[in-house]
Amino acid sequence: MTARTSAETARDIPEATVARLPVYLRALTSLSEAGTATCSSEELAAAAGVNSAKLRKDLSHLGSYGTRGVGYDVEYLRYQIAREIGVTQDWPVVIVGIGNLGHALANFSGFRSRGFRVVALLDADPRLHDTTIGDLPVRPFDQLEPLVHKHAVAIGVIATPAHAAQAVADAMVGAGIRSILNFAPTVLAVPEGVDVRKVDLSIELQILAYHESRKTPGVADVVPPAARPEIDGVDDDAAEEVIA
Amino acid sequence: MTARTSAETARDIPEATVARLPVYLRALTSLSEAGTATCSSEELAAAAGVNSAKLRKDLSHLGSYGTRGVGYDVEYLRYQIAREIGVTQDWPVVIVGIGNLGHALANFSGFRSRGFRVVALLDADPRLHDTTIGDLPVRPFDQLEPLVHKHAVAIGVIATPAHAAQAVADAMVGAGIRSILNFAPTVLAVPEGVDVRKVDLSIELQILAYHESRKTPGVADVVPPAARPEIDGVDDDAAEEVIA
DNA sequence: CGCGTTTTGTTCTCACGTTCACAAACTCCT
DNA sequence: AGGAGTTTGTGAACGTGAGAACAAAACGCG
Repeated sequence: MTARTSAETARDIPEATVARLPVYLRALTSLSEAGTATCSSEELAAAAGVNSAKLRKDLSHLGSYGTRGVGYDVEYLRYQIAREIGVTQDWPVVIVGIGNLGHALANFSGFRSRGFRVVALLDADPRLHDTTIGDLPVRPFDQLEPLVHKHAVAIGVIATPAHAAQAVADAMVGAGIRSILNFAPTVLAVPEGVDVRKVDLSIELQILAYHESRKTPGVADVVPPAARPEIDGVDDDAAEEVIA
Repeated sequence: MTARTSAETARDIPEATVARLPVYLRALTSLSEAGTATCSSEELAAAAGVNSAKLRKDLSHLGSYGTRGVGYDVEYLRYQIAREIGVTQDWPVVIVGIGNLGHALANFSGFRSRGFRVVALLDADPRLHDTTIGDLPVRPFDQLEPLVHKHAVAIGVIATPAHAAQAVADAMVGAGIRSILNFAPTVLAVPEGVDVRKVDLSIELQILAYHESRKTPGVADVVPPAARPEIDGVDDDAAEEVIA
């Protein structure tokens, strides 16, 4: 896992920086499409919604791709960031759980343009196995492993209800997938070496609610007479139901 | 915005803690439904996927709700966290942009059980104005302000294509909304005092791709001959298209 | 009643991330 | 060629968060 071919870049990019690189990439693409050939850290930072010092420090972790007194070449920097992230070629992706959300994800056209390609859709519900989304058929869940091997899939997306998510994750890991994007509202247990990222609507809304309730003391500070029985439901429907 | 009625809790809960409270809330609900009356920090931490020291420190920011030698009363702690977050009563929410994703969000049943209630769906496309999702009709976008006032909405969800998101955000702010959950892949500019949280599929996938490409040097290290023209597309379809 | 056991709440230390501020490096103009 | 003006890259200061470790508090039992 060592001995890189060329241009040994500094090997430790901070996690916080990694999380911002995709934002810079998108901002650069936007600038590029607007016909901008060169930009300063100030401009790019504004487009990305961060401050310029942070931007410069982030970029400095990948190397010195700017020119003092001038700024950054948009195309060049864009390619360098794409290469660093690893999206200079498409990553094959499978989506498991074709309910409302899975359906929306399958139709999401931003995949292709941002370095990903959906190669398979899977669902346990036999009623879905006839259907097609875009030009992809929905396959039975037990075909996960052959499909993963066939397309050399490394990234899996879980869009099932919460109660099914752990089993899906286990199967993905078993099939060789080592990066999982989880939309189901549950904590996944995975072995060492497998990355899981979580996207959780309820959590985001609750964080907003927290701040909102400090902003407007009059609205939500009215504490109900007693603890309501149903605050949070560990509901199965979780991410969604099975079909639209 | 001072002078709280009772039990003045420490006023500065760290942001990192706030982001975990919803996870604890869900774990507690799960324990509660499993019939557990009491739990230790160790158990709860395991259920929430964090370590117990962090959990205890987080909870200590809200007050002393545990009993040494015993642990936490599940129901009591659940209510205290819900109250701290501000989800002891439902927050009215509007969703703008009823494409694939907006449709999925509108059908998301976890809203209700987690402290939120969708009170209106809006879209600029007249073809949608006849349709109904669940029992909610899709309204024209220009009815945002009256609907926000009518239902005292404080939280807005943007599920439009990227090119429309800023205009929607401006309208939301104009209508009095001060918390926005943005699914469109674009950076929103909002005035001071307005909170924006971003959910971005492409970014999450790209972060996974970054780590994946360091795990399997053989897969994505094959650098293409030259910078590909289409790495990232600042595409309009962005979050999705207009209808399923 | 006192002692051992359990588990919380908190303190201390270290690592990480952000921001400031400035030297180094480049361009442009005279 | 040289100096003024820009803009990057980075060192240093600061703030926030994570984890270890332990004292304080509750319980149970003899």
